[in-house]
Amino acid sequence: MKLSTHSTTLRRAARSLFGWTALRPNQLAAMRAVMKRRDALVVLPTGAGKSAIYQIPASLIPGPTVVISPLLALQQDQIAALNERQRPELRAVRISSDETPAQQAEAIAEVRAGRAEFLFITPEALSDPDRMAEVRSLKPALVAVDEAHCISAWGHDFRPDYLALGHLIEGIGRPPVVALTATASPPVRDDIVARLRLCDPEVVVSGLDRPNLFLEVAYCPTDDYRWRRLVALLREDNRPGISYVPTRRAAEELAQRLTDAGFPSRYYHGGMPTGARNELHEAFLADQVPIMVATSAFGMGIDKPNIAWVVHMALPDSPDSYFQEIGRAGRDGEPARVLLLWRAEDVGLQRYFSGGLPDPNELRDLAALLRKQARTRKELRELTGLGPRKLGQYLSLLEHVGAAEPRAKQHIAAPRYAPKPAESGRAALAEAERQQTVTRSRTDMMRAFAETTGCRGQALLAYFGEQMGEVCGHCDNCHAGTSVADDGAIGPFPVHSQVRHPEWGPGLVLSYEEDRMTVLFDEVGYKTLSVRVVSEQGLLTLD
DNA sequence: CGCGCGTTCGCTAGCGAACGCGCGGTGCCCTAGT
Repeated sequence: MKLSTHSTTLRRAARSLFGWTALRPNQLAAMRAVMKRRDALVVLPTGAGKSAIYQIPASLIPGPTVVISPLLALQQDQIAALNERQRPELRAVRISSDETPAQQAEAIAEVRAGRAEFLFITPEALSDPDRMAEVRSLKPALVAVDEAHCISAWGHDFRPDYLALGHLIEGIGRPPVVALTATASPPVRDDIVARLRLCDPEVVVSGLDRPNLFLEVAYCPTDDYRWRRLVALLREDNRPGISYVPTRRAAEELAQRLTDAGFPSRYYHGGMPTGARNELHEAFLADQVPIMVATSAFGMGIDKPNIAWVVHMALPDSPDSYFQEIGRAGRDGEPARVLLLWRAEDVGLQRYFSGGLPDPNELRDLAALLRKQARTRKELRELTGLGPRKLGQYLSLLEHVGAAEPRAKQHIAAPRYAPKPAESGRAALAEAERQQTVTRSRTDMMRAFAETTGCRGQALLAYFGEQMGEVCGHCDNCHAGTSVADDGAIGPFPVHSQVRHPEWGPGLVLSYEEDRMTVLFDEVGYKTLSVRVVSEQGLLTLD
C-alpha cells in the first residue's frame, strides 16, 4: 500500500514539476527506492530522464539534497536547468572554487533556510573538513552521485578524492545515496558499490542497445587511409558530429586540415583556457560548430540531440570510454553513424597512458614515514620529493592495503596495526600491478571488438554484462553477413555463470564467439579463452 | 610502447641508414603576484 502511495505521489510530482504525463518503469523503480530511503545504483543512458530520478524524490523528501558532480561546467548547466523551472522545491546552489567565500556562505545559508533544495559540490571541495562539517550541519536527507563511473575511471590516480567518496559521505551524516551513470560494466558497478559503501542497493539497469547507431570499424594500414575514410564520411553526411583523436596536437592539426579541405571544424582539448572551452561547448550545442575534433575531454554534459556521427581516429582505451563516446550520437532517434578507424600502433599510446608501475623503494619509504607521525600531503611532498600526482597514487595504494588512513585536519598516517613498511610496499606494488593488468585487459577487449568478425552490438553489450538473444542488425558485420548469433548455449558454461581458473581465480562468463569465450576475472580482468582448450584441459570449473 | 623528428654515421661525397631522445589524457583546488 505504501508502494502505490509513493508511485502516485511521484507521478503527481513529475507532472507538476516537469510536465511529464508518465514515468518509465525503471525510472519509477529507482525513485521508489529513493523514497523508501534505500541506496540505489542507476545505469541509464543520458537523455532517459536520469536526473529526475533523484530530483523528483528530493522535492518530496524533507531536508536538502547534496549532489556530487565531477565537472564545474556540468554543474553549471544542471543548476541552470533546475533554476529555470522557478520552483522553490527545485532551487539549486553550489559551493566551488568559482564562488567567493561570501557566495559560498550565502549558498549554505539558503539551503539552511530552506530556500534551496540542492547543494552541488565536487569531491575535492567536500574533502575539506570545515566544509564537510558545514554540509553535515545542514542535515542532508539524500546524496546523489552523478557520473558515478568516474569513481572507477578517475579514482585510482587522476582524482583520488573520488576514492574517498564513501568516507566523505559518512562525514556528512551518511544519508541514503543514489549513484547515477550512463555506462557501467559489471566490475565498474562493483567498484561503485564498494567505494560508495552502498548498502544493499536497488540496482536499476536499462537496455543498452542503441538500434539507431550504425556501428562500423575499419582497420587502417596508414594514417592517410584514416584521413580518406573520414573525408568519405563527411562527404556523405553534412550533419554535425564529433571526431575523437588521442592527443591534443592531433586535435589541433586535424581541425585545421579539415577546415582547409572545406569542412569547417573546431578543436577542443583539456589544454585550452576554461573560457574558450565553455564558449566552444555552447557553440557546438547551438549548432554553430558543425564538426568538433576533440580529445576525451569533450563529452560529459554534452546533451545535444542531433549529433549524427562519431568517428574515432584511434583505438580508445576501453569499451567503457568507447561506449560513452559513441553514446552521444543519435539521441534524437535519427539514424547515426559510428565509425572506428584504428591502427595496431594505437595500442602503444594506451599502454603509455595506463601508466608505469610505482618504485617499490619509494612506496616503502612513504609507508615508513606515515608510521612515524601524521602529515599533510604538502609535508609529504616536501619530505619525499614526490610530485602531487605520484604522491596521490601512492597514498591511495597504501590506503588500499591498510598502510595509510585519513586523519583529522587533512592529515594522513598509518593505522595503528599497519603492516611493516617493506610489506606495505610489496602489497601496494602488487595492487598497482593488478590495477594495471585490469586496465590493459580493457584495452585488449577494445582491440578484440575492433577485430571481431561477429556482431558488434552483441560484443559490446556482452562486455557490459548484457546478453542479446539475436544479432544486432545495425553493424557492419551484420550487414556483411559474418555475424553469428551467440545463443549463450554453445559453450560448456552458461553465460553469466561464475567459474574458477586455477591461476586467475574466480571469473564471470560474458560471451561466446565462434570457438572463443570471454571471461571477466576479478584479478586479471578480461580474458579470451579457446573453448576447445577449456573443454579438453578442464581449465575452468563452476564456482 | 611506439611515433616522429633531428642528428650523426658511413662511404668513395651527397644521400640513405641508423641511432637517440622527447612526447603523449582526463580536472578539481588554492595561492601568490600582477
